[in-house]
Amino acid sequence: MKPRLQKTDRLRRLAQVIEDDPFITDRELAGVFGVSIQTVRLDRLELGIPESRERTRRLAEEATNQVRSVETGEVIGELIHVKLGQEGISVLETDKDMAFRRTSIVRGHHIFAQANSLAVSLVDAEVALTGTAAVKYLRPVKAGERLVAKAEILSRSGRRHVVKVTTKVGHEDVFAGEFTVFAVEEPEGSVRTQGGVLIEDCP
Amino acid sequence: MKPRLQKTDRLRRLAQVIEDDPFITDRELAGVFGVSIQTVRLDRLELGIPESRERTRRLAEEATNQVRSVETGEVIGELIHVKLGQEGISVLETDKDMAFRRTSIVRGHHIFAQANSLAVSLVDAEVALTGTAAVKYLRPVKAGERLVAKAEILSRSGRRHVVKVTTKVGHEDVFAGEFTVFAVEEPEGSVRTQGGVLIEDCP
DNA sequence: CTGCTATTAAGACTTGGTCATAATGCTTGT
DNA sequence: ACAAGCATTATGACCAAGTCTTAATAGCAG
Repeated sequence: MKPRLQKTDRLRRLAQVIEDDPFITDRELAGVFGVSIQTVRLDRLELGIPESRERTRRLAEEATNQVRSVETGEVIGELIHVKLGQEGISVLETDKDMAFRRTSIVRGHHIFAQANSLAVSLVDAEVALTGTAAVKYLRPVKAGERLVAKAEILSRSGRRHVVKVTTKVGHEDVFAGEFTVFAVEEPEGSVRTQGGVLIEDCP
Repeated sequence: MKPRLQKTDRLRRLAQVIEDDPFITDRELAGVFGVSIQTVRLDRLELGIPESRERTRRLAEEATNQVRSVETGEVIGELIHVKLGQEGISVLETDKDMAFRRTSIVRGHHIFAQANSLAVSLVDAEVALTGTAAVKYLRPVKAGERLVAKAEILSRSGRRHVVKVTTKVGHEDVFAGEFTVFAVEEPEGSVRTQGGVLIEDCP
């Protein structure tokens, strides 16, 4: 039963080698293991590993589906008008890196991010954190469209601010949301991760 | 000199189409522009655009170079388990680029983005879009904490999926949200941006 | 009419495979 | 010893999506 041992071992390592270098061809693999191309193909078949072009294609697909995070800057979009504690407007130019490749429809979290960061920046406090959010996506946004978000503070009780944000493309509403944002004072260096920031929401 | 105009125009658009969908083959391109495959090849030659397999390979190459950036969090979480149409888990390592500098508290939209993109990826459809979201931030997340988001599809009626997502750091819940996500089929080439995607939410 | 460009076509070759059908071994149970 | 089995290799036909080369055709401009 020596060949059998050799085989299972080879299968294991084959999978590993392919994982390490998904671009490798059967011909190269045959060289690596000192077996024929056909053997490599049978092995792949057994392991359910697709051909190299297919592997490559999948990698590429993943790549283009990879979701780029929102900007890491302080604010998403450009604040073009802010009345602290009252209202504000921000503008975000969308591009296709923010969108699904297939459809060019901008991913929801970018729109959320703009609205959220606008809401937060309206609150007049050292630090403000989002407590809850209830949002609606009213119409898909295509890459390239210019998002104009307007926010106003609807009410305030203590630290709790209710902020309404509506986002438009031209004259059309594309997004609306209500955020509760909490002002937080920092007790200088201490951390208070716990308990400070949570509240009810709609059911 | 009419044909020349037609040609330069085609070249321009060809480059665009390929950029939009790098996976497209010459045969398909020939169909798109109503010319022969050979013409498409000559055009590519003229534009210095490589064949589709090469384009795919390059994308994949980039992807594998960006594996590092997955670790540095340029991506909204890593899908570590997905049962399409049922449930899924994603992990996001937070870092200080995602946080307010003053407090090291991760900005809400990053947490939202992870949850949102997980919810969307669960839906078994060509394209899925978020319709509404109602979310709670239960506890601030500090930069460096590892966010584990679990999602499950609670219900489905037609295209409408209700997805519940809860995100934890260790054993602690830090975020919870309910998303309604809409599956969208594409009617082959047409775009239907309008109207397809909007609904009620909680008050 | 001749020459130019754009386009299409045709043929041979390449890569990296699939799929089906053998032909060899080598070992192992009876 | 011998048939049965598995692993391996070989062979040939086929495919997709290209390459590169060499025409042939169409339409127009000087």
